[in-house]
Amino acid sequence: MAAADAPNVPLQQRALRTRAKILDATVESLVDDGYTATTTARVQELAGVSRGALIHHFPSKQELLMDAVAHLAVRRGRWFTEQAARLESPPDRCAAGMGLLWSTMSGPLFAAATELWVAARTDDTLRDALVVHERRLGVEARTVIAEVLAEPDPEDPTFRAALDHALQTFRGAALTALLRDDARWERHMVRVTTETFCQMMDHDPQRTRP
Amino acid sequence: MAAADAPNVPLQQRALRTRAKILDATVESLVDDGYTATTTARVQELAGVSRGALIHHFPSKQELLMDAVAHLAVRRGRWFTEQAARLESPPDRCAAGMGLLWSTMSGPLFAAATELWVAARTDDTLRDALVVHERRLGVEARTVIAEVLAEPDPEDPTFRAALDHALQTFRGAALTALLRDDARWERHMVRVTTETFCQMMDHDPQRTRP
DNA sequence: CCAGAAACCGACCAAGTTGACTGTTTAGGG
DNA sequence: CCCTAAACAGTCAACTTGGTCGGTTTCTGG
Repeated sequence: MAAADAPNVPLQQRALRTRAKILDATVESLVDDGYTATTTARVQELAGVSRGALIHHFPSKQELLMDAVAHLAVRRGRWFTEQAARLESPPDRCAAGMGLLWSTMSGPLFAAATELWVAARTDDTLRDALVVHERRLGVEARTVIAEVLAEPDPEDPTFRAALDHALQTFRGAALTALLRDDARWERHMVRVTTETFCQMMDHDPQRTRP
Repeated sequence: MAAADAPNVPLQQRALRTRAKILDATVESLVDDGYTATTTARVQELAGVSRGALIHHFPSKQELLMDAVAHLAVRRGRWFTEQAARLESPPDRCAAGMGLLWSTMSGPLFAAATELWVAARTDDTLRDALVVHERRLGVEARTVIAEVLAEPDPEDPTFRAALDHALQTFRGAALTALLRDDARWERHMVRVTTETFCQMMDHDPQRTRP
């Protein structure tokens, strides 16, 4: 009985893999099937696990979704920093930063996050879990982008305001892009948003360049 | 038998009211309960109609949702033009136009539209129906706002680009606002977006003023 | 080696959802 | 007034979904 309550008992390697498989399958179902069609049966099918295994790790669907929210946030954060690491001395830091931000919204993970986001509007438990992780992701994004832009202070008001504005624009465009597949429109939108962002920073797009 | 096939048989007044009640109830459920919880039973409860009546008018849930999409588009369009009609010789046409645009995204009808929008990502039938109506709404909004701004040509490229940019920003902010209730942040966002829009129009916020 | 706990399995069950079906009421033309 | 069809009512069966439960396998400490 002590083992059951002890927080330090390390999960077996196999169990960790199973958990990860299930959570990845949940995200995959959110992306491919949408929130409504993300059933426990579908998840277990995608994960290739039995009903018992699924229930063993996630006693209820609610808990599965909670953990999926966290799992998705981790994956999105990791993907974001990985993309950032590829940027090496970009010629135009401003454009690089905006491109980085946009890449976060244009992948399949954003679709999954949006499914959860909209579902969370009418599900308080989900809502609470989501805002926490989104806030953390926001801070992370701000820090990384400040670095890309060679902006010394990630909490500088001007920087925060400009970044927030760009973020909202990208979020709206990403929502639009969920139903509209138009790469040219997207490129143009990124360009305009980048220009606006640079101007907002200090009315001089060249400022952040070396 | 001829009557059944004749397209010109006008629906009875009672039937029209019942249809409207059902469609309004569908929108109400989308707003209050979300897409997942919008069941036929919930709709018939909100509408106060029997199962037979619901089935009589909408043989399947799919058809109900299709008609709800159209119904919602009509209501959104009507609400938009009503709001526009209230604007009488605004002191700042630019701000008035942006305020009008934002008002479209901040009401409950936007929440319903978003539920459908996200659901449509993984439902081709819904998707097709939705994009048609959204496109129509977009044209309508552009026309009305051009009028407010005293912009002679609603299809002017500069105007279209600036409006599209503002629209995406508002859409993203509205999505954010679904989970975040912060009136001050919203006001600030509208102000910044308005300034950006005016600058994009021709680098002179005063242009559209009398 | 072996006891016990964690991990896993799959049949089963209760609740909920959809739409099909039969019967009843109301409207409107002849 | 009457007769037909539309409008409406209420029940029912098929299916889906989430969750339970007893049993089995796989580790791991002693």
